[in-house]
Amino acid sequence: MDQHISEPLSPILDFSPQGKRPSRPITVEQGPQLQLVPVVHTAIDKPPKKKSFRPQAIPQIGQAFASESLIEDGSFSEIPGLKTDVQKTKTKTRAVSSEPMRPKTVKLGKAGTVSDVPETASPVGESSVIDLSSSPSSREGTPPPAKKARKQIDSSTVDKGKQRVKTAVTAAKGKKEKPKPVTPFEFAEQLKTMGLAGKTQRRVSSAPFLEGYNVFYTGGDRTYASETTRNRMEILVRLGCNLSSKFDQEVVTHIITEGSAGATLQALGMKRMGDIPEHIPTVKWSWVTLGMGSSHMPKEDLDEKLRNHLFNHGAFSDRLTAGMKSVIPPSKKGKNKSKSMNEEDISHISDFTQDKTRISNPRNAESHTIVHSSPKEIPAILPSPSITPPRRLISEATSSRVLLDQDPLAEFYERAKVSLAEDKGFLSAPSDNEEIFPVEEHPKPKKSRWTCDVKDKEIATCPNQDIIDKLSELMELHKAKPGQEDHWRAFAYSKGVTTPIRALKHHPTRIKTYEEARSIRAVGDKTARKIAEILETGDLRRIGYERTEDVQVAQILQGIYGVGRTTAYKWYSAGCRTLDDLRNGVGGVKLSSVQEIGLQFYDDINERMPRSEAEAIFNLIKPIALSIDPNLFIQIMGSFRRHDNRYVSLPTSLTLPNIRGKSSCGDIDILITRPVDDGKTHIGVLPRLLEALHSAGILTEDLAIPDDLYDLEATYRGLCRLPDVLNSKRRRIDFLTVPWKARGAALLYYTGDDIFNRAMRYKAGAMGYSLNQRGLHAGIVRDPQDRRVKINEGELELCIFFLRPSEQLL
DNA sequence: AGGCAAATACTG
DNA sequence: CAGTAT
DNA sequence: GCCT
Repeated sequence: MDQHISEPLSPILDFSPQGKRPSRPITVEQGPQLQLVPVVHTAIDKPPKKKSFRPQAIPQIGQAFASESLIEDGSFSEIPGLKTDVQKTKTKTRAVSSEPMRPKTVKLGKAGTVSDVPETASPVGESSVIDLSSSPSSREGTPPPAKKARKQIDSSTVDKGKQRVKTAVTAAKGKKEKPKPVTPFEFAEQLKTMGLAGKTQRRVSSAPFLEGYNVFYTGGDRTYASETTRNRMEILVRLGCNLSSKFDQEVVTHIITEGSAGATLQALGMKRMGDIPEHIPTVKWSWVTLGMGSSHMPKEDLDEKLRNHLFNHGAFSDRLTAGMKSVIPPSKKGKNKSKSMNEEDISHISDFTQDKTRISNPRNAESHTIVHSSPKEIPAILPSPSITPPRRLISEATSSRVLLDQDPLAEFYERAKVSLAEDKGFLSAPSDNEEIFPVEEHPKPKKSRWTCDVKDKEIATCPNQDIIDKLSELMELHKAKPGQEDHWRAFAYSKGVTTPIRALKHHPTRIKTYEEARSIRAVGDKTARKIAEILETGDLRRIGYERTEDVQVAQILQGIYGVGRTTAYKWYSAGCRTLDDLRNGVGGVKLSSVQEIGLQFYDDINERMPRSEAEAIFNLIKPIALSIDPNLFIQIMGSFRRHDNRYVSLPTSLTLPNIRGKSSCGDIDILITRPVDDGKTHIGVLPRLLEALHSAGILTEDLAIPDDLYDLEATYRGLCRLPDVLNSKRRRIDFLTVPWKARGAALLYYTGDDIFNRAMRYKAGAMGYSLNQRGLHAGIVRDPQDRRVKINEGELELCIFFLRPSEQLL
């Protein structure tokens, strides 16, 4: 097994941009794996792909050699001239195809249009069943001195600051005992008059970035300044701001509150939120800590950052963008990137305007999106999908040569799935209505447990669908909002290990009462009350309450590939409300090139595609890839990505026999690797493939090109479409290349649903391993001070499919 | 009160 | 480095 | 927002 094959790479693989890649010897691995014996070897991991890092990384073992076998037999040291190439390929060309891969800018009249954002819903009167505690809209029923903020304080800059503050307080009072109760007003006055005299010894760790700000702070209690409040007031003063003891809208520039809406208004001496001048932002304490955490940057930058994050720390949803209006002056609009578009673009543009429903109401559109996307549009040109897997394109070559990859692999995740299901006490179907594409080479008969059949039925017949719909809707709103609280709130609905939505999907009977709902493991008091309300009224008022204009707009904007919460809110505060606003440069917003593409193909990208279309596209790609190198292992992976949590009931009639139900895919993930037993690798295939696919009209736009195309491990993201099909839509597509040995881990990693992955990692972690797309690693040592820091990358790698079943983790 | 997935890569 | 994506 |  230690044989070294010193033959040049096949010409096929030899095409560095510069023309030739030095040939180099490569050892072959074989044998060991056939015995399924655990193989332990030194790390083969490449160093992190840090551009800055790469050059000098791994002196001896040129990562080029990630060629596993090399390292595995420990003979790399003898291999001459290792370092050479690959490094330099870094300078590779970004554009793969002869023709420009970048699209010619967007700027089209009316494509998707966010027509009208529904009027802001009016807040509910009383709090009945509705739980009004939402974050930016933080209606904490009672004004608990935000422990959240407190926590942040403690953890960031802050330990110091805190201590300091304490001394300050005592000093100010001239005694060490507990200060006697004072009102916030009194305390602020005190600070003002006495200042921080005395404690100047220690300079503040944070720069006084609040200089020039006039801040009014309230912890929510007007009558008693808690320790927290006092501390914070001290900090505010230290940060250089002018602390106002009472609210004067002529003077105050920022309101910082941890109190409820009511308490805050009281402290301000106002009646309604609307009474607060629009130019005064009302934020939570976390906004201050954000600044403290960034005190290293120049005052100007920090100022901007603080402005940009006002919404992120807004205390009340109605005032999320207060004070931001001026940030991005609605400057010169119509800054048309009149780059102009070419004909091709125009033709595509015209056709994605149709479905405007989805635009004005993304959610709704969803349902019919799926319903309509029946495969009818897919002409017969395509190699007939699914049924009889179109000719085993995967080449006999591959399958015969790679006997070992058969069972171990397939069986592995088969087992993993089942094990997980048992583990969790429920059958885990892929988290959305997708199924992992079958591994063609070895269909497994016994995968009954988690096939989509089961799930289809469950979904179609779910007796609590209306509840799920409402909860999902609410979740989507939380998801679009900024801030941690909403994040976790949304997470709790469907992403956690045990969650209401997940549980409901599997609940066999119609829920009728609060108690019944409550009895479900993942359903807590809050959710149970919501369910009860839905049962009684058929509606959930909290939804209307959360669905404020900003959230709706944010939802729409975040639908653009490349736009997340921060950007969405930034644009919102710049005055953008619709996709057209973006196109028109309202507020002077600028889109990145990726965002331009995301905008141009907004509808396409957000739409799921029928599984058959994914297969059709893959079936076009595979032969092209194999023509570049017949020994490639190319495989489509199941995917479930971003916009996939749709819990839509579908007409069963759509369940076409050979399409495996109504299953659809959010994107196409293609894994490429190559057996190394003949001494060659897939290096170099990717760029050629990309070019070929561009030429074939399959790939249309690039979203992200790997830094190093000539890497054993690279990821490409882009858009593709069925060529020669009139008006075929753009679909998201990713190509992943991985070292041969990592294919198992990669397949697992990318095909598993979220729950599955989490469980795997959980187990791996518990056992002191780390699982990522590259493999299973042992010996990860983390900095005890900061779990995020890895001190030691781990010396060993166990390649999972070299393990005997009994040694596999799951 | 604290955790909830973690790791990695690309863009600007 | 922040933001986004997977 | 749920669980421990």
